[in-house]
Amino acid sequence: MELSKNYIPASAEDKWYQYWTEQQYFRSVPDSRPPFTIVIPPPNVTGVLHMGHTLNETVQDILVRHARMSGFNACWVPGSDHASIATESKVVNMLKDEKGIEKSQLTRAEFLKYAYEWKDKYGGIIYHQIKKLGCSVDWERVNFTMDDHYYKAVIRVFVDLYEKGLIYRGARMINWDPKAKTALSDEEVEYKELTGKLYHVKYAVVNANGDATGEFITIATQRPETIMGDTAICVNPEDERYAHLKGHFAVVPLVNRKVPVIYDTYVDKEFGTGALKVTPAHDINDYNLGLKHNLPIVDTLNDDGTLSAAAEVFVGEDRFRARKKVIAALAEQGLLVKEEEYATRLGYSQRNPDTVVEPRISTQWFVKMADMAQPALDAVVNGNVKIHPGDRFLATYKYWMENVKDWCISRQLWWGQQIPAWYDESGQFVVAETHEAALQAYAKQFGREVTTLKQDEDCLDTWFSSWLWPVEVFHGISQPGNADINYYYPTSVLVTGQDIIFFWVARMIMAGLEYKQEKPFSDVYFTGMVRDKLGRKMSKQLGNSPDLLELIDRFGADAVRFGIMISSPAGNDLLFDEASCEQGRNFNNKMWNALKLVKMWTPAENTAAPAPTFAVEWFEHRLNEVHAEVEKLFTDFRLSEALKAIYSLIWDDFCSWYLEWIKPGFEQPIDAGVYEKTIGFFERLVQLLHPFMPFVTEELYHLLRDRKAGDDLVIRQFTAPAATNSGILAEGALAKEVISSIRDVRNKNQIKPKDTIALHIETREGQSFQRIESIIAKQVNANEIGYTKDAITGAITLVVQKDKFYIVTDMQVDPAAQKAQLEKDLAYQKGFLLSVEKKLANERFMQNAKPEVVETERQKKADCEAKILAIEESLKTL
RNA sequence: GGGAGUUUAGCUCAGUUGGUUCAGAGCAUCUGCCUUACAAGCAGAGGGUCGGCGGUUCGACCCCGUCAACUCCCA
Repeated sequence: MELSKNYIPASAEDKWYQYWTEQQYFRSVPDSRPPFTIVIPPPNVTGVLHMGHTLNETVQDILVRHARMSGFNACWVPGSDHASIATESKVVNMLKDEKGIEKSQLTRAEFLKYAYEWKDKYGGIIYHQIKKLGCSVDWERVNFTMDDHYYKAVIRVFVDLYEKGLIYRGARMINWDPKAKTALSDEEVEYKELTGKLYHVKYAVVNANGDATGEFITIATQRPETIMGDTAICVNPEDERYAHLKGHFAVVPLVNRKVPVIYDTYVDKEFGTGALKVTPAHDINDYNLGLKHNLPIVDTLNDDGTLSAAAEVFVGEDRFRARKKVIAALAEQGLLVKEEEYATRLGYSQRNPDTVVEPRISTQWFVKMADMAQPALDAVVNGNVKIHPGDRFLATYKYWMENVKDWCISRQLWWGQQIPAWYDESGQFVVAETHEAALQAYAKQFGREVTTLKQDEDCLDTWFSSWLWPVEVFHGISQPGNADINYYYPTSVLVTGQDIIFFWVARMIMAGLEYKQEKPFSDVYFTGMVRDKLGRKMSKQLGNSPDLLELIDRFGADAVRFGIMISSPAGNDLLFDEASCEQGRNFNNKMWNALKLVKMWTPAENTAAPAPTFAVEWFEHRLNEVHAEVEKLFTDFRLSEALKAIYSLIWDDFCSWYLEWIKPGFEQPIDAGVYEKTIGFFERLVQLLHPFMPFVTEELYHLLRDRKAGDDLVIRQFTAPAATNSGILAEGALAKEVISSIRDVRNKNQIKPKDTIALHIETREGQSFQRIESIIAKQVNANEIGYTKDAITGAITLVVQKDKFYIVTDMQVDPAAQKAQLEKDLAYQKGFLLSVEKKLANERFMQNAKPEVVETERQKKADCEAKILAIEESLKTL
């Protein structure tokens, strides 16, 4: 068969993915093997996979494929997330832009129909990308967080937690997204630093009778548009400037409301003017002050961020336009004292990044977190759930868990599970899974029967569904105790970004412990953030995130996987550079060409040349050594190091050294035994690499030999690597060192690659080069190799370890250059010897150092002395 | 303001029990090669007082303190 010049990924990749799925290799059903389970962090159906996903999915695929090849029943569950607020806002925009429809014109059912169409389209794109990347997911287990069973599970959990008293409804200060017109949880607010303005505004002071004292009190505020909601002025009780105002009142400008001057140590005397306007409806701290001092709440904003009737002025104006008008009005009335620049930070909605979040009092549903947080904290602290890398994130996790606040789970949206609370006309409600059940519960609770109750209009936070993911993808809540959940739960590893440690990871642990009384996963592997090569976060706005499918088209999926893994230690950010995909592509090509080389050989029983048995023996040990190393790295989740080790094993040890050592002469046959061994090595190499680069390895595996049906790399089981012999490995290392040193000397002396040399070895240990001498001769283009007991004049001399090598050539040699080189080497060795001797002469070192350390120092000394002697002898002969 | 992390070759990063045969890899650079697998390649080379300062130790890239720069999380 004619093999193409270079490896062509496109055809191989689609072919093998289709074959693997046809063969059901990714399908998992419970059996007698131990399970290895991963649930995919479900991507949002809002868009396409970005490089962060690519990294995550690749890591998961590596772990899953490795497990599948190591005796486990590997199960990787794919799926996607409905992403309530993000998707809803995209669908709303799409309807407006493409169809000219406002959400308000649609019924809930009509809107959901459009949303499901959106989900089908984008969910499809995501799944296509997952396939292209080679992910070995079980396609018969696709889950979506709005699937029927999943929906029911979420509702069931809501009802259950409500009945346990862990969910409650109440008016609280929450974060409001005025664009999406919904409440947000604290975690969905992102703070940005910016320069704002601090406005100093003076309020007239009046006494208890309402008579003006002629005095003014000046407050500093960033938000003058909220002054219409002021219900007090607060100062520090120890602030002498304001001590005399006890019992007095201030008049809120523009609305002329008389509000008390109150005293609280909360106020910082140093900040601004030391006087704080208190607006309980629009600031969390003011809200708390209001509770403490029994202040009324005047909510001056509508849900869309415009001023409400309660504001009295500028009603209906957007909050930011209103701010400008308020400032102008204050200035006109002479109440604006000054403006100053002020470094501040503002909360933005995570899903509407251009929208400033408004603190707002609102009636919402909350989950009580404290009780559930404790066991989830313990699970991580006591190591039941292990976080990788190390415990870098442990402190963050602990802090959040120990200071956890109640979770606002209701959203004023339609795209999500509708809250199963049912209200009568007066607003009394019951919580139940269905309308039917609600009617019964209502009768029981309120002692009267009704025929209809109205369901809560709101839906649940997306994370309130995804926290059930590891349980409900196996129907663990909708059908408790089924065979799948019993077999696959708890899952093995969760691979995700560190940015959702609170949103998701912590809450999954809570839900798992609550509903399965067991952790949802044993290990959590945090990947870092993918940045561009300038270190910027990849984002759509910057347009610096490459298109995954386009990357795969250009380099092949294996190369993309290689590129993203090669410099991606767990938890560290990675600067993605396409150059590393190029490196991956080149690696594919290297292996492809190694295959071509091997395939062009003709094995024969009796070849003219003796079989290169040392090369075979050495490589076998080297392969076992690296294989063991890789297995160790896998258990430590150090995947990028494992990939590096395999890369170097294949490129350097196998291609650059081994294949060159065994390569027969031009058009010569190769020893059949060596050939067989080599094919076997190649198979083990592609097997080792397969989890990282599945397509090219499967392709090579099938080109190496004709395979029986079912003999596929994807399911080939690893055998434990045999023990290694350090003597053979050292011998191989010596051969490499001698070869490199001689090549260097050849280079420096401008001996052309084609020019042959004669090589004479002077060694005290006659045996050490016997097994490798022919390899050395071949690799340095020596047509003659021999041993000598005396220096050879006119030759180029070099010293490797303790032995001397003489290179005889027709070339004119430059003794001065040689001398310089030897002297440089000698100086280094002498310096080294000195430091070793100093150490050995140090009594305290001899006393304190471990015996084996002392022994290696002695060995160093002996080796170094021998080398110095050899160099000195060489110098003499020059 | 609180907490965490990072700082090693021009660039991106390894370096897990402190022992100069570990200061390393890839890319980039330089030199020589179109050597019948591979120029997306081969063979070599150069390049770092391991952020600054101080300490512990017989010995520090590694442990401690401090300062600086950058990043992230939380308020």
